[in-house]
Amino acid sequence: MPELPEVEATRRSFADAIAGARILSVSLGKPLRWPLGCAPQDLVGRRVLQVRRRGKYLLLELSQGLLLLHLGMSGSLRFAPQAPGLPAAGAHEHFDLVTSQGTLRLHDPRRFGAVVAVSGEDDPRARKLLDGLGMEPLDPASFTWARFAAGLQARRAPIKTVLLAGKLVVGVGNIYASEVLFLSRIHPATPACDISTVKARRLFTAIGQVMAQAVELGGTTLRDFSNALGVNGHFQHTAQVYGRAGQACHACSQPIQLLRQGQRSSYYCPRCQKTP
DNA sequence: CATGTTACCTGGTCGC
DNA sequence: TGCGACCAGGTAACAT
Repeated sequence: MPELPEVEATRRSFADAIAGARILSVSLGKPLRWPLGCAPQDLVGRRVLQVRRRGKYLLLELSQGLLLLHLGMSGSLRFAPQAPGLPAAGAHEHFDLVTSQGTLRLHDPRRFGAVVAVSGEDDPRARKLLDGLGMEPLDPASFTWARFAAGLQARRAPIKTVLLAGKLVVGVGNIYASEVLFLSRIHPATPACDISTVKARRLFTAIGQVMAQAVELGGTTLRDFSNALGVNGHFQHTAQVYGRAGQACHACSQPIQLLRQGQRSSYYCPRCQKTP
């Protein structure tokens, strides 16, 4: 479910409301992808200072240590301001952070998500997850044309794979990868190093613009994504190719093609997106 | 080292 | 209505 825009839309939806809150209790459901790494009671009494994001991870900065939160494939958060606010945890709700300002709850049917408590960003467990992440596409100081162009030059894997890997740029998942490649008119199977300078430049621009626009629209709600306040995203109405196999390209009316790369599907227009 | 494949887990959808 | 096959927004660990 959640690519960078969904994670960022989620962050924005509860960050201010939870800032300064004291942790009153923590409860866990079924195991997530990784163990929390400490006893839930150990978190009680700490304060949530702020909520940041790195790639698809949310970083809850505590008065002591850090909580790393990943939504995996099917995760979503809900923040209920007042005291009772939320009903008892359901079958797919595996983490509750009860604070003096409301409860933050993780809903994640497939449990590919995780909540990990670490001492800080230098903690080995944090470094294992965060080191090696690519540039932040919403941060101009991080996401530069020079670094992007050099990164493409250095890889011969298909551009779709390079984008999904997140080592060059973070946050571009399966939906947005198809979208940005369509906007820059690049075939998803093109080896990254073979992309012309003109198209690479268009891709660089498209990534920045699409990510920013998708955040503004609250992300993409295909099935059940909503932000921490329960509000759905709207980017899906703007999508040009994702999920549109067989339907007419909005630019040239050629049918959109589905391509399998690894176990992931890419959608592209065979006329607009020729190889190099 | 770079790249490709598998595994994790549940639920929805589709064809028979 | 039931059942199996396949698909789904991610990514670490492994194999090549």
